[in-house]
Amino acid sequence: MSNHAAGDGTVGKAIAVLDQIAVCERPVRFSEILKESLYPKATLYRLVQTLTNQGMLSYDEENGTYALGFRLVKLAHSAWRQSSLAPIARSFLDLLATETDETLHLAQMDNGQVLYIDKRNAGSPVEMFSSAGKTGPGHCTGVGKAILAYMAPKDQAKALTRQSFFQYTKNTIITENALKSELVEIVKTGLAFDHEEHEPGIICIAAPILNSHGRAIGAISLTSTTSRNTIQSLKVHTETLKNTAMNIAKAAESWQFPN
Amino acid sequence: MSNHAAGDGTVGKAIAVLDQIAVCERPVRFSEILKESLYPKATLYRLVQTLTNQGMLSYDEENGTYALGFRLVKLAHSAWRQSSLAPIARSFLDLLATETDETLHLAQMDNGQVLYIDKRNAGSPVEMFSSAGKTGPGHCTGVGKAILAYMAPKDQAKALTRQSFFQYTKNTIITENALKSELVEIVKTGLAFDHEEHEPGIICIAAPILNSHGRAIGAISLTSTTSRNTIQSLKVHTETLKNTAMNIAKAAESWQFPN
DNA sequence: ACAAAATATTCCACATAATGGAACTTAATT
DNA sequence: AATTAAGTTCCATTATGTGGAATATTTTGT
Repeated sequence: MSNHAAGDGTVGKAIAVLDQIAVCERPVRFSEILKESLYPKATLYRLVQTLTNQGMLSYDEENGTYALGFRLVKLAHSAWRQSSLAPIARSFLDLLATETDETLHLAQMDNGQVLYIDKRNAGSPVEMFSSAGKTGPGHCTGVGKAILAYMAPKDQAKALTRQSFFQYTKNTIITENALKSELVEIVKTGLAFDHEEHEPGIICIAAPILNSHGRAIGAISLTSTTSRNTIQSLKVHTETLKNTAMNIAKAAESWQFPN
Repeated sequence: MSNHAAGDGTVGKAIAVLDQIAVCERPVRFSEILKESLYPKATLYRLVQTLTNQGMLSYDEENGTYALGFRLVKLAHSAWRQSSLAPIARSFLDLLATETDETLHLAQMDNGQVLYIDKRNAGSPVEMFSSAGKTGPGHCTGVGKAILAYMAPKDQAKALTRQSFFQYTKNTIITENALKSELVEIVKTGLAFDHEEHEPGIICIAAPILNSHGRAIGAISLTSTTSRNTIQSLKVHTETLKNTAMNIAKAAESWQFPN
């Protein structure tokens, strides 16, 4: 898990509480939070109160339970709009979706973790936040590898140390060296693959979105299942995918300095 | 704007900083934040540092600017999963989308504000930003009125005080009394409308999602444009819409106590 | 219906951690 | 090189958060 210096003050503690509640599958009682918490009862109580006040947590009077609050969703919407590639990429993804009629993902990298930012579904349309905000591993996803491949050496090194190298499937790359040499291959072709490395039956091709220094600021992927496609057959879309990535990159470049 | 008691400590201040940055259209320098801020330089500086440490803000070294961070997006994803109707409603919305082929919204109410939680686009992926996390007014949207109509009297009263009654279009209801009597009508039919009250050319029908006490826990709407439909023609979907709302309600009911 | 247990909330003496004015350092500008 | 602005650090002061323990409330068992 990511190491947020737990040492910064009350604010850090409050956010840690949010984190703790985030991993719960469902609304939790105060006592349940307390059980897992580092903080003494009174302290935790006050933190939870404050967060609830602020709408970062919501309190269900009926059941006496806490859950993450809607204020987070609103803030995240702003985050998504102002610091992700999503708003820039949107129209390009729409186009790519109609051109290919396949499932698409837009992702960025956050501390070595893949963060999915937007998505287009194949047949049926978008299911937005269901994937925006979702995270995934870097070492065994198409988008993850595409971004890792185009990181500055020192950033890449740091990101690699963050990989779990957990073996999700029998195809998962589980050593840093193996991954590194695959990253080199990716740079040669400008295309990354996922050969059922994260989930059995799921394959994808991915292209990095590069800034003017040739570093990845994100990636897009085109996903399918082994029942419908092979990596080989997905390659039909290579050029379309790469072009979309380039167009997004171009749009992102000018977005930085609009005035 | 919503009134989050600005008096709760460092955590409150930190969140206020997030809010301030959220309303900015683009990444901002420290000095820009300072200019608008209530807090003295050193204090603000420390808050920003802490938030950046925690990933709630992201710092762009290149430009020396801050923006809302991805940690928010991740947390919001959890919030969305654990305390919104979206995960429950998802499959029902998918079904409704294929049945009607119209634009759908799922919304909940937060402090009198409509909070859009999920969305399905009609065939042509047009218009507006992806909407999870987006907020809207209660007094002039279909979902807003549907939820208001089915609130407990005291909650409704409180929510009504939060309405701006801003006149978005010539059809917008701009007095509390007029709205109240419309809400009574809505309860009679179980259906709310938006006759171009929020945006010219945009109409919708909406149905509340009710809990076992008959109170709204959310609403769904079916939106179209005046160029393609009239309220009358949208009414074809009344039963389908209401049924979907009921099914979501039923699923939500059992979700509360799964074990 | 009542006691016992579990859970939630408040209190308060104490110490830590946040405060903010001012000094200092580092870019940008001319 | 001199001037201004932006960003960062210092440190004595004090407001804020702390957490053990007491109290209140709700839940559970009999």
